[in-house]
Amino acid sequence: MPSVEAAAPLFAALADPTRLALLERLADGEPRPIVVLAAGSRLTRQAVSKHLAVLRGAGLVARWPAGRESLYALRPERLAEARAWLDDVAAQWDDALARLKAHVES
Amino acid sequence: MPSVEAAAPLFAALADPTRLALLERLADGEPRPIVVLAAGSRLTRQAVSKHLAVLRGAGLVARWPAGRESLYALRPERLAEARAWLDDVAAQWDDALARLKAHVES
DNA sequence: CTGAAATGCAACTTATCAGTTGCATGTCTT
DNA sequence: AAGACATGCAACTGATAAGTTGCATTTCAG
Repeated sequence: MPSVEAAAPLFAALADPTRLALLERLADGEPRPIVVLAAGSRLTRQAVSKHLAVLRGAGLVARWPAGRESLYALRPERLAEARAWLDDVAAQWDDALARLKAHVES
Repeated sequence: MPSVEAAAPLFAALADPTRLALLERLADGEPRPIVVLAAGSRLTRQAVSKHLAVLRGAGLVARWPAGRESLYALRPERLAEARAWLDDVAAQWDDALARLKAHVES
C-alpha cells in the first residue's frame, strides 16, 4: 500500500491539465523533444519545459539528453503507484460494502 | 476515456496529504462528523472543514446534514474516474509496448 | 567559423492555496 | 430558557505555483 506521503506529490504532479496532456502525448512510448511537445500546447516553450521538470521531479517522465535537444519519455512505473493508491482505497470500500451486506443478511 | 479537463481537478483534490488521509479514514464507509475527523489530524477544525469542502467540490465526498453536525462520507464513483484516466494511459503504454515487441520480432 | 536552433537558468509578476483567527448561526441538553 | 456544542462564513497572512521575459550555453548546419 503506497503511503499518503508518497502518493500526494504524485497526484500533485497530475493535477494540471497541461501536464496530463503531455503524459497522454507521451503514452505511445515515443520520446519527444521539448519543441515538439510545446508545439501542441498554446503555452510558451519555457512553460512546457517547467511542466516537464515537474513531471520529472515526480518521476513520471525521464529525460534523455540527445545532442542539443532533450528527449522526454513516459515512465509508467510511477503511474502505477498512483493507481495502487486508488485501488487500495477502492478495495477498502468494497470490503466495507461486503461487510455491510453480510451484516444486513444475518 | 475521461478527458483531461475532467481528470485534472480530481487529481488536484487528491494532491494534499491531509485530504488523502481523510479519504483513507472514510474508506470504511462510515460517515463521520467534522469533529471526529479533525481529532485525527493535527490541524484546526476549520482547516479540516475547508479540506472537506474541497473534496466535496471534487465530488469525492458527500455531506449529510444531521442535526447540528455534518456527516461526511466517501463517494467512490469519482475515485473510479481518476482510476479510469490512469488505466487509459497505462493501456496506451501497454499497446505501445506490444507494437514495439511485434515490430522487433518481425 | 559563423549563425541559427534547442535548451537551461534566473528574476519577476500574478494568482491560488493552506492555515489561522474571529464571529455568527443553528441545535442539543438540562 | 440558558449554556454548551458543531458547524459555517469571512477576512487575513504566508507560502507556493504558473506563466512570462531575458539572457547564457551548447550543438548542429552551411
